[in-house]
Amino acid sequence: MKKELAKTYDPKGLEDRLYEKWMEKKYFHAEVDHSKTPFTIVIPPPNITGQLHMGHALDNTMQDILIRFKRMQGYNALWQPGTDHASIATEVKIIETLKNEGIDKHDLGREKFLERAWDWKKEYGGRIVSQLKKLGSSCDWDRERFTMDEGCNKAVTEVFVKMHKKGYIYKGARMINWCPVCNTSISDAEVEYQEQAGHLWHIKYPVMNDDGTPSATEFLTFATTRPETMLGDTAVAIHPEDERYRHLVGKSVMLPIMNRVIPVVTDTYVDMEFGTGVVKITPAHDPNDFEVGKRHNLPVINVMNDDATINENGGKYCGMDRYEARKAIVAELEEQGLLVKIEDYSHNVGTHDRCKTTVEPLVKEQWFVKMDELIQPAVEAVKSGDVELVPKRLEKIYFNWTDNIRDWCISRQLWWGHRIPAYYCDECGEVIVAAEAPDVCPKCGCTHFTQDPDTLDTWFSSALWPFETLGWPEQTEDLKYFYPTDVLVTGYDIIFFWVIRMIFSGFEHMGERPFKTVLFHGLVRDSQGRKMSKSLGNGIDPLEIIDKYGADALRLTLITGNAPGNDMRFYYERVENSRNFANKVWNASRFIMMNMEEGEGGEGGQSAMTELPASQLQPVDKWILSRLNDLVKEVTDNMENYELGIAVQKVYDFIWDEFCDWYIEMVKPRLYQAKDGEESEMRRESRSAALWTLKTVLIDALKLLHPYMPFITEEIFCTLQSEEESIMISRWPAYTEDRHFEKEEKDIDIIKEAVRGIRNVRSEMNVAPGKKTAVFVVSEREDILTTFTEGKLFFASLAGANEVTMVHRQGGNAAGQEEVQPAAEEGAAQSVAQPLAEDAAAQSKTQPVARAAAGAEADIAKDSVSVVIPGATLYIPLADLVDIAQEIERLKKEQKRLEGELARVNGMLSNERFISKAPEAKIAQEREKLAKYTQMMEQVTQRLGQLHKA
RNA sequence: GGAAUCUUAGCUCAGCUGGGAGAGCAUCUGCCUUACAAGCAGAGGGUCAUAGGUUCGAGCCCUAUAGGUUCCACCA
Repeated sequence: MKKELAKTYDPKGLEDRLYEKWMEKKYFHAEVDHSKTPFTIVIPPPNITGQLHMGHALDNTMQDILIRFKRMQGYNALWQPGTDHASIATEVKIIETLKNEGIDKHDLGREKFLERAWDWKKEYGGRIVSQLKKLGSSCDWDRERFTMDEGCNKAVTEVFVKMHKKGYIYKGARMINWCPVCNTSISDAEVEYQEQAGHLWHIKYPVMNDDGTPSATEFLTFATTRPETMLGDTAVAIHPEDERYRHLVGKSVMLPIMNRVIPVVTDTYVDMEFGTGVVKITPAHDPNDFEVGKRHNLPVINVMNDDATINENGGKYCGMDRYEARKAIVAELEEQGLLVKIEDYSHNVGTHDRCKTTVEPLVKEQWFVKMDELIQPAVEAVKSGDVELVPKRLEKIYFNWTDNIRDWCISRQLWWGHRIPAYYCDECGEVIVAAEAPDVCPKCGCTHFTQDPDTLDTWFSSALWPFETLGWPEQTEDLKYFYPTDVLVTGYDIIFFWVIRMIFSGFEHMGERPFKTVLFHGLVRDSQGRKMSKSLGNGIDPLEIIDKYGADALRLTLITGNAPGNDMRFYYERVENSRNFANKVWNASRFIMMNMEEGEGGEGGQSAMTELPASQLQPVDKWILSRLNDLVKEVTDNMENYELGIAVQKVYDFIWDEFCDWYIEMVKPRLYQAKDGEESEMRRESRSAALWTLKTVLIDALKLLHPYMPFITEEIFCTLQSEEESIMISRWPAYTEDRHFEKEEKDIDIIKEAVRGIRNVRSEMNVAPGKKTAVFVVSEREDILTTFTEGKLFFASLAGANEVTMVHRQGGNAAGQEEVQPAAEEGAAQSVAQPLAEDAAAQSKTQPVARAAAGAEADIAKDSVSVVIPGATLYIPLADLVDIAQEIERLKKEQKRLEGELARVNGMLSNERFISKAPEAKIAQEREKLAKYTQMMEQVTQRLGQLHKA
C-alpha cells in the first residue's frame, strides 16, 4: 500500500508521535566511537524552578538545529542535557510555599528544609525537561544531569579543595553586596543598577574647637544620598589640595546624634568639584568609604542588621528599618539646625537582580575566589581566537569585564546548594578545607567539628558544567572523547555569570578551553519591544504557540530574520507565516505523491536514490537541480558560519518560490498530459524525468529544512520513502558537479523574466480591459511560456533579434488544431519542447483569442506595440491598447533606466583599476550585462521610433 | 563618565569580505486554475538618520552630529 499524507497539515499529535519514535529508536543517544568525529554541545541547564519561556525556546532551537545538522553530516553528535539547582531562585520559591503553610524556614530547620527542596525538585524538575521535548530538542536524555547530583557534588568539592590549596579560594572580611530580603550575600554580577529618583541631603557637622567643644559657628557641610548611614561615620574627608579646607586638616568634627568626635582626613578620592568637596566616610556601608577607611585606619562601625534594620550601634535608632531611620534622622538633624537643604537627585541604586531589593553594601566575612591570575588564560583564549565569540563585537564586553575583574564572592547564606567543604574545630576554631570532615584537629587534637553553614553560588557549579557532565573529576572515556565541546549557545545576558566562568574553569581544571565557539543570541521581546516579564504580564508562552501552530512553526519563527546577538520581537503574524510555510511544504509534498501512482512507485523513475542521466532531463529539470545544488552549498556554508537565519531564509525561498511557484507549475503539463490519452514514449520519459526531479529535489530540500523543522520533514520523508527509517539519520546533501548546469540556470532565469514580463503586460499594462487581446511573444522558449500564460498567446519564434517569424497556433478544442507555419523565411526556431507547448495549449480551457490576428506579420510591425523584456519581445496589437502615449512614457522610462545601467557598466569596464583588481568572473559578468543592456537599448530605441511615427 | 549597537518600504526586520535596494505583515488590483484561499498572479511604496570624507563606485569603510536601545563604571 502506498502511504499517504493526511489531507490537511495538522502538527498536533504528529509531533508527539514522532518524538516518541525518535526516543524509542535512540537517535539522540551518543556513545564514544573513535571511528567518528565528535560534535558536542552542552545545554545551558535550565533552572528547576523554570517554566519554558521564549528565551529557552530560542536557545534550544538554535542548539537543536546545530546538533541535527552535524548529526546528519555524519558527526557523532552529543547534546548533553541537564538542569540547574538554581540555589537562590529555588530557595525563594520554597520559602514562599512554606510561608503559605505558615511555616518559617528557620523553625523547620536545615535538614527538613532540604527534604522539602528535594521533593520540590522531584516534582517540578522534570517539568522543564518535558517542555524541552515538546520543542523537539534532540538531547541525549540518557545522560541527563543535575548540578547537585552525586557527580557534580564531587566535582564541586574537588574544585573547592584544590583551589583553596592553591590559594585561589580564601575567606575574608570584605565589602560585599547584601540582599536584606533574600538574607544572603550576592556577587557583583548579581547587582543591577537602577536609576532612581532620590534626594541629596545637605548636612553640616560642627567643627571641634581646640578646647574639645563643638563650634557653634564653624561647620563642615556635605551632601549625602543616605543620611541614615551617618550613624556609622568614622571620618569626614576632604581633598588634600583643597585650599578651602586647608585649615581644617588635622582637626575633627562632632558627629551629631551619636556625639562622636571623628577626624577630618585628606584623600584624593574626594572630588573637589562635586558638591562642597566634603565627604562623610562610612567604612561599613559604602565600598569607596571602606577603601578610604583602610587607608586611614578608620574604625568600621556596622550600624545595620542583616535585615537592614539599625542595630545596637545606631543608638536610639536601634531596631528601626533603614528607611524609617532615614526619615527620623533627617528630622532630628533639622531640629538641631544641621540640615542645610534638600535637593532632588536622581542616582543609580544597586538592586538585587532577582528580587529588586536595594542591596546593602556591608562588610562581612565571606569566601572569595581570587580572580586576577585565574582570569588570564580566559583573556588569552579569546584574544588569540582559541575561543571564538559570535558575534565578535561581544568580545569588547567580555574584555571590559575581565579587565576590571574583582574577586568573586562565592559564599551564600542559603541552604539549598553545595555546602562549603570547610570545617571549623569546635575547640580552637581551626579551619580545615577538605572533601570530608576531618577526624582530628591538626592543631588541638579535638575531634568535634562544625561545617561551614554557607553554600556556594549557583554559578560555581555551573562553571564546571562542560566537564563535570562528562564525568570529571574521573578521567572517563566520555571526557577524553567529547571534551572540549564544540559550541556553546546562550544569551549575551549571562556572559559574565556563566560564559567567562566556564572558560577560566575549563583552563584551570582541564587545561583546555571548554568550547571552541560561543554563539550568542539576543532576547525575545514582545511586539512592542519590551522585555517579556512576569510583572508586565506580557510573556508569551511557547507551549501555547506549539499547541496552536506546532513546534516547527515556532522554531522557524524564532530563527528567521534573526542575526546572532540581536534581540528580536515576537509577532503572532510571523508564527502564522511559519505555519503557512509548513502547510505549503505539506501540500507540495502531497501533490508530488499524488502524481506518483501506485505501481509507478516501484519504477526506477521513482527512486531518488539512483541518479537519472542528464540526457533524460528537460532544461527545467536541470535548472531546478542546479539551483538545489547551489542551495546545498550556500546553506551548508551559512550553517557552518552560524548564520542560521540566513540559511533557513534561503531554504524557505527556494521551496516556496523556486520549487513550488516555478518548478512545479512549469512541470504540471508534463504530469497531466501523460495521464490522459495515449502516451508517446517521449511523453512518458518526460513525465518520469519530471517525477524523478520532483522527488529528488523535495527530499534534499526536506533534509536542508530538517534541522529547523524536524517534525514535518520527518513525517513527509518517511511517507515518501517508506524504505527509509528517519530523515534525522539520513545523509546531509552535498554539493556535486554532476548537478551543476550553468546554461540551464541562465536559460530558465531568462524565461522566468520573460514570463514575468508577459504577466505584467497582461495584468497591468495598457491592454484594453475586456477586449480580446493577442500578445505576440518573440522568444526561443515558448514551450515554457505557454504554461505560464495559460495558453492565451500566439507565438512567434525569434530568428534574429527583431525579425519576426510567426508561428500561429490556434488553440481550441480537440477538433481543430491547425498550425500556421512560419511565415518568414529563416528556419523557424525549433523548440525542443514543441509538442509540450501544443499540449499545453490544447489543455488550456481558455480559447485563445484574436483569431483575427492570424496571418500578417506586417500588421504586427505596424499596428502593434512592442514590449521589450529580457529574453523576449512582446508585440501587442495597437487596437487593443488604450493609450500609445502611456506606452511611450513607459518606454522612455525604460530607456532612462537602461542609460543609467549602461553608464554604470561602461564606467566600470573602462576603469583600469577595476579591470586589474576585480575577479575574472566579475568582469565577465559585467561584460555580459553590457551586451544585454546594449541589445535592449537598441530594441527600445527602435520601438520608440516606430511609435513616434505612428 | 566609558563602551557597544541600531537608525533601510506604513510596521517588524534581513542585507556575508564595498559593485544591479530585499522578506514577512499591512495596503491596492485580478483570480475559489483538480497540492495549497494557511493559496495564486500582479501593483504601489525607500534621496538606506543627517553632514562631510576615502573610492572609478558607499546601505556597507572613515569622521562628526542627532535620536533610540543596551552594557559597564559611578562622585558622596
